[in-house]
Amino acid sequence: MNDHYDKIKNLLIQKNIRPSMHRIKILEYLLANETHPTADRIYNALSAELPTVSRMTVYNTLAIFTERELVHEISIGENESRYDIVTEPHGHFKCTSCGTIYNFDIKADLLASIEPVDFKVMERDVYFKGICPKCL
Amino acid sequence: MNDHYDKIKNLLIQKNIRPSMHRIKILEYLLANETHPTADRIYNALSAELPTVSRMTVYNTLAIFTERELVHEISIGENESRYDIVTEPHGHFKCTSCGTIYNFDIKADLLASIEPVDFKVMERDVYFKGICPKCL
DNA sequence: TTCAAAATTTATAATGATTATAAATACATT
DNA sequence: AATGTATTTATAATCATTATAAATTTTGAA
Repeated sequence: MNDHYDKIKNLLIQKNIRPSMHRIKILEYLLANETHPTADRIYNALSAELPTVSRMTVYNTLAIFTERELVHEISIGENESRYDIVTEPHGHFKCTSCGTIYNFDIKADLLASIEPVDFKVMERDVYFKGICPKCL
Repeated sequence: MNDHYDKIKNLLIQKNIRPSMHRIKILEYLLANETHPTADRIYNALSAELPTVSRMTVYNTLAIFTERELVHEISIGENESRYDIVTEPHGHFKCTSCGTIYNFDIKADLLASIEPVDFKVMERDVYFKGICPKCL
């Protein structure tokens, strides 16, 4: 039975995160909505189903997820952080017209090739801004 | 005479910014301190010489400078913006140990090569994080 | 099962960078 | 000098995030 939640639970356990109800629901939301949501957006979406959830829990949970590298925090010059399920390395493009944040591919070895020598690089963010095809 | 300030004035005039005293002093500070200062750091440094300067003026001025592309705003995942005199394209590396933000070279054509097709890219930020040679 | 310690969650208030607003001052042009 | 415009200032407001401590839930041993 419940394959769906078992998979999500296992993702948490693999990262050494205890699978509480709220953590499962937040991870489920992130897996289903690859729209780079903000903490507030997640909070609002979950409030419908989990009336007792608090904003703090969302913030706490996202902090743990980020620390354990389940998600990646995006700070593309806005005043609020956005969150992305970590998969392949990729860049982010923000359309300054409609606000949408797009993913775009970047080859991992290309990213490695620009690393400054003698520095230990642990995190790589590429943020481009401009106008998306829809708005052009 | 006063070559120094004439040069700074001209930089402002070239970008269509009227060269008020405070704007000249802020640009002078940015030219002399390529340390990616925050608005607050600039405000504090200038307060010594210009006792009447207000924080708002620093914020206003940095906003104009950014808009006219005299400086570049850096948002490398901190809660405050930093400012960089715009010169050649380059990446930024933040040492998570000592907090220093380093510049590192990126070839302009390499940056162009990773642009997603059909998007009009107007701004390119590359932010790496990790440990710098000093802290290693 | 029961109980105590640990982990998680909640409610509330605080923080702090940035922005909004409107008044005051400086500047430019006739 | 007078007038309109641009700049600067002081003050208060905003708002995402964090701090704190109490409440609740979970866990694991007895």
